[in-house]
Amino acid sequence: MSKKPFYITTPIYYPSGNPHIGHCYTTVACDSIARYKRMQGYDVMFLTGTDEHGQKIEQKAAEKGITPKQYVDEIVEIFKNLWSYMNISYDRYIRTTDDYHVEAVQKIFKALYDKGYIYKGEYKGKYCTPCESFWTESQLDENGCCPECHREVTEAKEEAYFFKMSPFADRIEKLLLETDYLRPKTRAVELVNNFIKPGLEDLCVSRTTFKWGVPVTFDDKHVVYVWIDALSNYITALGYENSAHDDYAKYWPADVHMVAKDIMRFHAIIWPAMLMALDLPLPKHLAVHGWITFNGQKMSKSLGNVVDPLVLGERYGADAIRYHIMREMALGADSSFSNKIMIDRINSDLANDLGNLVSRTVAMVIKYFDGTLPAERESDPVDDELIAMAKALRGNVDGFVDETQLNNALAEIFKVISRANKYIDETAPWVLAKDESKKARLATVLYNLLEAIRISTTLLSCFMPTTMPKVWEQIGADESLITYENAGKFGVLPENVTVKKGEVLFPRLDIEKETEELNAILLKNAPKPAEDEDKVNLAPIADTIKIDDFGKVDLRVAEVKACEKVPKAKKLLCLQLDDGFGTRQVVSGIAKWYEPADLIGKKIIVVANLAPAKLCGVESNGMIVAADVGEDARVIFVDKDIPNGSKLR
RNA sequence: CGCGGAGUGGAGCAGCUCGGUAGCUCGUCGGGCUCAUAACCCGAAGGUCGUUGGUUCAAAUCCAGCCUCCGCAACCA
Repeated sequence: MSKKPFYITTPIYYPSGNPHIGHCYTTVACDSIARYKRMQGYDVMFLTGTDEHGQKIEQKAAEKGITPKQYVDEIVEIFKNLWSYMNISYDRYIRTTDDYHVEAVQKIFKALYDKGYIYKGEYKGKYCTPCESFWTESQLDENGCCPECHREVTEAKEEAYFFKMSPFADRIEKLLLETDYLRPKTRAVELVNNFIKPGLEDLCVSRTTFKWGVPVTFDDKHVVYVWIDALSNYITALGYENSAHDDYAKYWPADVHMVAKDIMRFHAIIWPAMLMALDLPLPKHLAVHGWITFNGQKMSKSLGNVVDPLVLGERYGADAIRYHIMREMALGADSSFSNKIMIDRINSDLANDLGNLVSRTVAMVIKYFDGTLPAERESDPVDDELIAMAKALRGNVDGFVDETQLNNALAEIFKVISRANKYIDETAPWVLAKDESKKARLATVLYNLLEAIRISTTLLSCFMPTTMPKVWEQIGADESLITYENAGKFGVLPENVTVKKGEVLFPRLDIEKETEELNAILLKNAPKPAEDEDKVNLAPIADTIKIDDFGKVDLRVAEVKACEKVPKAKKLLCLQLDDGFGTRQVVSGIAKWYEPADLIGKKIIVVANLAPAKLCGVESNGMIVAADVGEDARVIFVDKDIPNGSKLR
């Protein structure tokens, strides 16, 4: 009988920077599921890869003075090294720059075009030449000007290809609301309300503004823009529309696409629409997880709190990191990461509960029986609960793995480990050991412990593949006994099993010392990106202008008479200014840095002849002059003795 | 009144669909044990379950209003 197929994917990552612990989570979670399914006897295809096209890559490469391909080649190596370090058992690694993928994307694009789902169109919006940006009608400001620089925009000349989404709106809504495609389902309503109910807009799927992408075969000015290129990796990697692979029929549709919540929308709406347009079956599940936050804050390079998985892995071992992130993260919700939480977790679960359980059990077999159990047995009702729990464990874990709830799967396993520790107390082997007549009973107790360990660690090995074999060596479990089938049975180890003392599996960590050292590492790494960013953030000097151009801008000194927050807007302050002519209302996006009271009575500079605009429904006549300081903005204040209305020159 | 999520002992969470003694992990305190990685086991303290009102014999759970926090959307003119 042929094995049942199981296809699981991570997203293809965008290599515009090094991988961080978020990438790590997705990949480790998929790896654990893939290993579990393999153990269960499925024919597993586990796919990961990198999404290597796009303007950003083109730019990054140009900055470094190398070709985009050279640039991505370097970063792909870093990704692959990390996966190798984290023991990721992917079966296939797809790069969107691979020839077969490019070829298939071109065919897919053409097929959608031939079916009439892709059509050539133009941006309905306008082009702002100075900003080199296109805008749709809805993005323009109140005067129909560029939302960024507020200069006049010209009619769109840029042509582009669009993908028609609307024909699939109903089917997608049903998919989200009425099936268990989306996990967790809590976000389905939000997606439907935000994107489907207002009407699915057609999607721009080609660009002419950069070159680093898959060329459109029948129109060589265009390259395929991200969606069709990236999303289709899930099928091209199987050989869809290409001859590099030949597994499409076997593995599609995918069992699980695992993604982080920031790309949920694309996988929940666009990807199904594409598949519908191609008349292909839809994947069975989309598992969406949250972000790993650092001390409650989103990780970001500028905060210097990006956690480098390699640094952690080198200190604590890949398995400890794998365990921690999977145990901590619940599907759908964010999970906060901190060194303390991680070290606590490693200590209490891995060192104290699991590691120590193995250690004390093995030590007792050696101490009381010279390492080899005698065959005589004597059971007792106190054994029943442990045995029952161990027997039931596999079924429970199966359920959680199938629901993509790895944190709960791990919790189940550790319930048994915990129960085993308690069992030692209940049976007090050291008391039995003092009584010659209780040898059979003592052997039974120790055997039950070894069995509980065997079952737990067999299942755990999918999550922590490096360390568990060390346990098996210690408890005398031959690798041939480590099977999924045996994980459902109690009494698999030979009666006269021989154990072997081994190294400490998970050394206990000194929390104070570790926290200190980790912070030191963090500090050492932090200033570097910060410096870089300061440089990057210094905007280049704009194009030269004529004196007349400057003359067009009328800058005036004005006094802030009143100021209040704009309700419903996070960033906006509404100011009443005296500009010498009378009162002028200006809205400014500086609420993040200034309280109304900070500004009242101060004199500032206002761009007086800027066309009026409405922001969050409030009219604004002009703009306050302020300086960009990194991410922040500082208002420019003026001497009190300059009269209101004075013109700057 | 843009859309959605969340507010539960010191921390992090479960419970809410289908009302009925408030649970888990960590931390704290006390005790036990000595096989073990100063680990393990037991016990205790600690919560008016965001707030107000309603339905009910009974509300963390259902309903309504309000407050706060977090995402997304809209705006740093």
